[in-house]
Amino acid sequence: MKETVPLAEAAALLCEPSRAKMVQCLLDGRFHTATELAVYAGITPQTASHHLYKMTECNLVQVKKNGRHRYYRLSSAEAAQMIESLLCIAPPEKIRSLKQFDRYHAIRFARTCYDHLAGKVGVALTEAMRDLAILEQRENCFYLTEKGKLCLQEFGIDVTAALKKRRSFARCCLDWSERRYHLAGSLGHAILERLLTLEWIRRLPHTRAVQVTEEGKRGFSQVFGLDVRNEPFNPIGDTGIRPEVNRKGELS
Amino acid sequence: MKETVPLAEAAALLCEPSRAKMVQCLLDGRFHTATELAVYAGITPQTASHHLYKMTECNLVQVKKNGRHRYYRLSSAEAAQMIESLLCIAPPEKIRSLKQFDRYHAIRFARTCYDHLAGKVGVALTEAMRDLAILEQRENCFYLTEKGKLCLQEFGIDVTAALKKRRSFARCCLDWSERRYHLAGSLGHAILERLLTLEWIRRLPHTRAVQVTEEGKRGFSQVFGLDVRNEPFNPIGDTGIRPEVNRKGELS
DNA sequence: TTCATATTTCGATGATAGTCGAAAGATTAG
DNA sequence: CTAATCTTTCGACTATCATCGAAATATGAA
Repeated sequence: MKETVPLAEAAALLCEPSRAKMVQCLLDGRFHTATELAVYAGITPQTASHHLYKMTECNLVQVKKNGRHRYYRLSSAEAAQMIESLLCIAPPEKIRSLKQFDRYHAIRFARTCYDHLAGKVGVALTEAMRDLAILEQRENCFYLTEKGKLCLQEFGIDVTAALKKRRSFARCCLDWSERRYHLAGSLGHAILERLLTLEWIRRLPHTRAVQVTEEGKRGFSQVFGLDVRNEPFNPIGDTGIRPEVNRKGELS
Repeated sequence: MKETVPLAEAAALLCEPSRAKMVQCLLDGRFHTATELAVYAGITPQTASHHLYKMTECNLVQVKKNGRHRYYRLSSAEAAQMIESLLCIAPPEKIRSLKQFDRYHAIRFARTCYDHLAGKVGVALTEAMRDLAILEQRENCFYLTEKGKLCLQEFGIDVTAALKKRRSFARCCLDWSERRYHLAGSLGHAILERLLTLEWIRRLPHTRAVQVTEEGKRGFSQVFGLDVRNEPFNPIGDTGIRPEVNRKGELS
């Protein structure tokens, strides 16, 4: 019988490019069909089926049968967190086409992270709420202030419902693209839902990137004092283009 | 040119059993030589060298030359955190020998997690400090109370030095074996160092598991009201033995 | 029922990558 | 200097596993 190394088995679920792509699609926290994931990863349905079987068996994803479709999603917030932490270590993506360039910036500008808002906009909104004394950041968590509670209730968020959820309320989540914290937990989720309802942001098909609507830009500015602009061509900003370097990585 | 998926590349570093073993050895946060890691993983030095090259290139580990030795260690606390989060998802280890049984329990009883204490003892100590109002736990972090500051200073810990470090002070770290939080960050590190100095715990060779000395048992009891006993044969406790199950893992 | 769609199972293939032996490079001890 | 030790480089072998075609299964539509 062969020796098994649990850590390696867990990592093996994500070390394969096709599986990694599918999982990144699943990072939006929603259900996706097997075929949808196959197309996203650029593989045939039978291959995708094979991968999804492995991932459900290891309890990384869950499946729900509904008619002739099978809907897959990540099985837990811990799984999503684990993947995000891997993304923090992962090397930056190499840009080889204009399409990839656009995607690179779109996903960094605004995206969903499991069930809350992330990217430039996610971090900016979090920091704006902190500056407005809606949130307090201490160590690695956020706290909703009394003032903040009133503000967010006025904004249309059911804070007490979010507090009752059996999960973290205002967790800190390290944003892999911004390398700073954004708000997660049930409060983060509630805010994302509210932003979608208000149509300040809109989900885009086939991607976790989300679009900030014109109304959203106005709203973010008026309510949170946020100037939300997507400027991928800002010559000062990070274009995502990296010189090829070989690093030996030796210390001292 | 081939397309790369950064997430997959990061996961690939850990998906190989030999590499996973080496990395788990490195989880103690200290330096290890290439040969040491090769022996630990049960492979030849040239294979280990090959793996270590890959891991340094991806910035998961760092290397420091010193004479004819090369000392390797994890490159960052984030890397350690990422690995720990993978361990939370990883399937439980299968026990096949008495030696493995002992190791299974030793590592769960008390171990170092990067640079702080983890396992049953790590979690128990953290919770004892919380119960003694040395720490306050709110959301996903800990706070040192005024009383706690005095207590720990009396215990011989330089709290102000720990506060000055450019890293989290009292982070929550999810313990993969206990599935509960233990104290991490610079304070967690300072406490581990103090426990080692006092010889309440002792490092063991070739493992991250640590031993609680007789003096340590008395000390934990007197200072923290902790009854530290290692009882791997407790019939009520988790023996680590799992029935073979096949799970289809389908919902509803 | 019959057809269409979604998904899985099976089997074969091919590429990737972990492995080790041999040998060279680097550094210290004597 | 020479010998010994630690580590890396090179080359070849081999096992693993992702992949897809073909076909089966399951469900819904007509």
